[in-house]
Amino acid sequence: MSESILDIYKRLYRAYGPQCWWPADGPFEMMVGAILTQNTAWRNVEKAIENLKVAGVLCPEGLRDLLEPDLARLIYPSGYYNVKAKKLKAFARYVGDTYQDDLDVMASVPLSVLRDELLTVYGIGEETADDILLYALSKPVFVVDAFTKRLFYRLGVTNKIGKYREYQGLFERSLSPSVALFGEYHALIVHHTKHVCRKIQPLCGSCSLLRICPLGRRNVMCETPDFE
DNA sequence: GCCCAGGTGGGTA
DNA sequence: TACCCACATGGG
Repeated sequence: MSESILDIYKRLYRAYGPQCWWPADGPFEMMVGAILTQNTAWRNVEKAIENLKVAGVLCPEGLRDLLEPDLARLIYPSGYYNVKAKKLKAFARYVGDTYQDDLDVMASVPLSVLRDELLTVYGIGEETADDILLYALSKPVFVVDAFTKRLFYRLGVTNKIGKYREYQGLFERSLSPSVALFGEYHALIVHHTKHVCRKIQPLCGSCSLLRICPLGRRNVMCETPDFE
């Protein structure tokens, strides 16, 4: 019998404390950050966001008015700058066409409608859509990333690496729908993988107490916190 | 020099 | 549906 989803949350929270995500000045900056951080270290995203701020274009209209090559130059430090420039332009166009840049109106749309809508925008996949829904628009959706899948597989909560929606359903069935809880949980998982999964350990099959999660594509093993 | 980071879209079988 | 691959900088 594996630990419950809620128990694991409590353990992570006890170990690391509140994460208070998402780090951004306002919902639109948060949305931009969600696109820029795709498969990218956050420190690189921060540089790109700072460039956008200094250039005064960190708003839907600003992004729409920029030429794509100029936008690509500004977000250069975040990597994948050509595709991400396309993605940001597409997203800014969507916000303008659909909501006239009014994010309060956007936030008033029902969750499932908004999610489907976001998924039609170029560059917005399931995780980015859910990041935006949860952290910018305060919708109670659970954000799943590659680490979440691997961590909970390794913890024995799931018996195989499943699909995004399977994990999301698992978390959303196991927890009460709370924006604060979902936001903290995802942030704690990311924090754990960033700050603790650095301790590379060989997998010890004989130690039943070793709680493990793989890090990255090479399936490196490490311990999860045990701060009881 | 190698590996990885708060993914997504497009192509192929 | 399930894989593969391209996309790219910057830090450990």
